[in-house]
Amino acid sequence: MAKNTSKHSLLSSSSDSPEVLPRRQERGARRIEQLLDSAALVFARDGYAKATTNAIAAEAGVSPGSLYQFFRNKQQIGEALAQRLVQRLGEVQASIEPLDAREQALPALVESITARFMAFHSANPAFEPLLLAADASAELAGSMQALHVDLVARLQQIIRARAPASVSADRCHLIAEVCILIFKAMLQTALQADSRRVRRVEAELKLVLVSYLGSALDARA
Amino acid sequence: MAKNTSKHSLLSSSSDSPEVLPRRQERGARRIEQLLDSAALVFARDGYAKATTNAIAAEAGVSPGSLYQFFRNKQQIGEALAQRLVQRLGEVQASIEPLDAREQALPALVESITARFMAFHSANPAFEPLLLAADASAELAGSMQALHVDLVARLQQIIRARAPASVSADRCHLIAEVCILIFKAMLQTALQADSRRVRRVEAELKLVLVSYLGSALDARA
Amino acid sequence: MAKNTSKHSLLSSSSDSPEVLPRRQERGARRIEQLLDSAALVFARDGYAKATTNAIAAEAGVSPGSLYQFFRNKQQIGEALAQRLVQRLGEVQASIEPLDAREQALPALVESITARFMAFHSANPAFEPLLLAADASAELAGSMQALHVDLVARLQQIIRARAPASVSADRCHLIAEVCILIFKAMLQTALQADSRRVRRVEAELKLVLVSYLGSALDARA
Amino acid sequence: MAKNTSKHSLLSSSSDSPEVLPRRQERGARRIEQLLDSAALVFARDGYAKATTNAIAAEAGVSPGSLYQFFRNKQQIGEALAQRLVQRLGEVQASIEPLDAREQALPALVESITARFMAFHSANPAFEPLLLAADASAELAGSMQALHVDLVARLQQIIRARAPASVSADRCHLIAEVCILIFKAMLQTALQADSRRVRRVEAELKLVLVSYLGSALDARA
DNA sequence: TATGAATGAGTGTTCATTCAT
DNA sequence: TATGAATGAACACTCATTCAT
Repeated sequence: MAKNTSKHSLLSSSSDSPEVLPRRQERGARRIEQLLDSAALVFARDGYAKATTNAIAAEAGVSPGSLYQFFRNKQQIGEALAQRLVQRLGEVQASIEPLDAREQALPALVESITARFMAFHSANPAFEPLLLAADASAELAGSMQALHVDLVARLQQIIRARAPASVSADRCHLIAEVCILIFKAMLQTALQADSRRVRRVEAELKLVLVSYLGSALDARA
Repeated sequence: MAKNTSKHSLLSSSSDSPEVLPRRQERGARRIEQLLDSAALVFARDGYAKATTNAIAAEAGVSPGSLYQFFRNKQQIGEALAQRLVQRLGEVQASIEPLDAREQALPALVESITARFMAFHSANPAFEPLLLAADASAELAGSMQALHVDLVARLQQIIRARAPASVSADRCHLIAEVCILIFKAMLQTALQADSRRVRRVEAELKLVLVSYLGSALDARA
Repeated sequence: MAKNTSKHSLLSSSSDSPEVLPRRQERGARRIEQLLDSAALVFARDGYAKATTNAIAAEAGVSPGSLYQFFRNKQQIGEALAQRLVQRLGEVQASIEPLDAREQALPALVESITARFMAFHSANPAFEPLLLAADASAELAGSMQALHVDLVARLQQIIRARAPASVSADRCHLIAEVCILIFKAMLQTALQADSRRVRRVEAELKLVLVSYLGSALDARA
Repeated sequence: MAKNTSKHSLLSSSSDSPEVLPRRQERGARRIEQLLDSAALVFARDGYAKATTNAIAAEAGVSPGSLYQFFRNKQQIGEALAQRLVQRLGEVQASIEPLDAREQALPALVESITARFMAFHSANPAFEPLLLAADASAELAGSMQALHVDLVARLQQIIRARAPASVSADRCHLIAEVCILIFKAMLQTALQADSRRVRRVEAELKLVLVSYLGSALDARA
C-alpha cells in the first residue's frame, strides 16, 4: 500500500518501510539523488541539449563510468529527473493542506496556485530546461509528458471542485491543460534578467488566468 | 517593381547603379534564400540544436563549403532565418488590409489575429524551432529578440486602436507582450499529432485571449 | 629510487601516499610519454604546422579522442613537448659531470658543448621543428621561450666560469644568447641530406664560436 | 644579352626593351607585381603556413580566381616571391657601387654588409617568413634554395676579393655559407619587440662575424 | 563498485583549388 | 580576363558511451 518505497523518494529512510532496505540499495539511492542534483544543476546552467554527461559526472565528483552505472544514457537522466519532479510535485501537494477551492475567490485561487507553481520552479531549477527540451527535441517528450499529465491532473481536480455542474469533466481537463500552457509561458519569462518586467508580466498572466477561468467556469457558459 | 528590393542580401553592392543589380548578386541572393529554405526544413525536422550544417548543405544539394560562403557559422544561419521571418511578417501585414480593429467584435478580432498567426506558423516551419532554440540556449536570443519585439510592436498597434483612452501605451505594450506569450504557447501544441486535440486547445486559447482582452481593455479598468 | 619522480604528470595526484603512486597515474604518465613520442615523430616528419592531431593519434595507435584526454589541443601537445625537452636538457646536464670550463682550452670546450648539443638534437627529433614553429607562428613562442631561456641560462653558467672578471654577468648572458642563436643555425643545416657538407658546416661553426668566444672573453676586451 | 626582359622586373618598362611588349603582358606583369606585394604583406603578417590564398586575393582586392590566373598554387606564389627577392637582391647590388672589399677594414666591411642585409630585410617583409617556411616545411626549400645560393654567391665574391691566396675558392664558399647562416639567425631576432635587445644582439653578431672572418681569412690559416 | 582511459563517429569549419558565367 | 560561387577533403576537436582494471 505504501507507495513511497519508491527508491527515489526524498523522504524514504531505512526505517519507514516494513521491509528493511539493504544498505547497498540505500547507498545507491542516495547516489542517484546526488547525481540527479548535479544533472539538474548542469541542465539549468547549460540547457539539456548542451549539457554533457561528462559535465554532470564532474559536477557530481564522480567518473563518467559511474554515471552510467545508474543511468543507461543521457536521455534517461533527463527522464529520471522528470520522474523526480513528478514525485516532488506530489510531495508538495501532499504536504500542504488542499486548497479550499470552492471557497476562495478566483483571484486568490489563481494567486495561490501561481505562487506554488513559481515556488516549485524556483526550488527545482531543472524544471524549466527539461520542459524546453521536451518541446524542442521530442526525445524527452515521453517522460515530460508524464509530468505534464500529472500537472494537468492536479489542476483539473482543483478546477472541478470549483466548476459548476454544467461544466463537464472533459471540459475541466481542457481548461486545466490550457492553464498549464499559460504557466509554462510564464516560466519562460521568469528567467529574464529584468526582474521588474518579470513581475509585471507575472501579474498580467494572473489576470489572464482570472479572466479566463471566470469565463470558462461561469455557470451560464 | 524595382528589382533591388532584394531582401536578404548579405553582399555589399558595388553601388554602380541603383537600377540594375548585377546578375551575380541576384544569384547570390537566390542562393541565400534557397539555403535558408533548406535550413528551415532541417531546423523544423531536427530542431536547431540537433540540426547539422552538413545536413543543411545536403538538403540544399550543395557542399558544406558553399554554406559557409554565405554564412559565417551555424548561429548566423539561425539569425538570418530569424531576420527573414521578421521581414515576412512585415510583408504579410503589408499585403493584407489592416484590421479594422475598432469596429470588429473582440472574438472576431482575436479569431482573425490567431488565424494569421497560425497561418504564418504553418507557412514558416522554422518559426517555432527557432523560438524554442532562442529560449533554450540564448545563443539565438539576440536575433529572436528582434522577432519578438517586432511581433509585440505589431500587436500593440492593433490593441491601441482598440483600447479606451484610459489604457496607457505602456500597458498596451504589456498586454501585447502577454498575448504573444500565449500565442507562443499555442504554437507548441500546434505540433502535436492529435489534430482534434490541437483544435480544441486552439479554440480554448482564443477564449483565453478574448476573456483577457475583454478585461484588460475594459474602459472601466 | 622513489617512483614518484614521475616527470610529466599532468594529472593531479590524489596525494594519498607519497610513496606509492596509483597504477592509474603511472599508466597515464606512460601514455603521455608515448603520445609525446608519437607527436615528436610526426612533428619531425611533417613539421609542426602540417602535423595533424589525427596523424599523431594514428602514429600512437590510439583514437583521436584519446589524445584529447591528455592534451587540450594541438598547441598544448607542442608545449608539453617543449617542456619535456627542457627537462631532458636538465637531465642530460645533470647526468654528466660538469665541464671543467676553466681548465679546457677554448676549442675543446666548444667541441664538447657542440657535441652535446648535436647529440641532444639527434636524440630529440622534435627539437628542431618546434624551434622553427616557435619562430614561424608565435603560437608556440611562449613555451619555446622557456626552452630558449633554459638553454641560454645553462650556457651562461659555463661562460661565466670561463670569463675573466672584467666581463659582466649581463655580457655573459648576451654572449650565451648569441651562441645559442648560432647553435640554432647549425641545427638547420643538420637536417640536410648531404652529410659531408653538414660536417663541414659544423666544423666551420665551431670555428665561429671559438673565434667569437676568443674575442668576447678576452681579458683585454 | 639584356636579361631584364624578365616579366617580373620591377624596372622593366615598355620602352627599355628593343621588342615592344604588348600591353597585355605589361598589364599582366603589373598585376603579378601587385599580387606579389599583397602576398608579401600577408606572408609577413601571418607566416607562410597560415597565410591563405583567399587572404592574399582579398588583400590585393581581386577574386581568388584571379590569383590562380597567375599562379598555379600557393607554393608557386611563394616561389615567385623568392624569385623576386633574388632579383631585387641583384638590383640592389647593381645599383650601389661595389664594396671595395680589399681596402676596407674588416669591421667596416662587416658593418656595411650587415647594414645592407638588414635594410633589404626591412624593405622586403616577406624575406624572413619565406626563409622560415623553407626551413620548416621543405615545400619551398627548392625556390628558397635559389635565394640562398644567390646570397652565398654574392658574399663569396666579396670574401674572395678579401681573402689571401692561400684560401681556396671552395673554402670561401663555405665561409660565405656560414656567414649567411649567421645573418639568418640575426633576422630572427630582428622581429622581436624589445628593440634595445635587438640592437645589442645585432652588435654582437657583427662581432661574431668580424672574429670569424678574422680567423678564417687570416693568411696564416 | 568505481575509475578514468579509450573509443570513433561525427561536429562545425577551413581553404586550396576549380569552374560557370 | 575577372569574378565569386562551388567544391570537398581535411582539420581540430567533442562527447555519449564502453571497457579493462
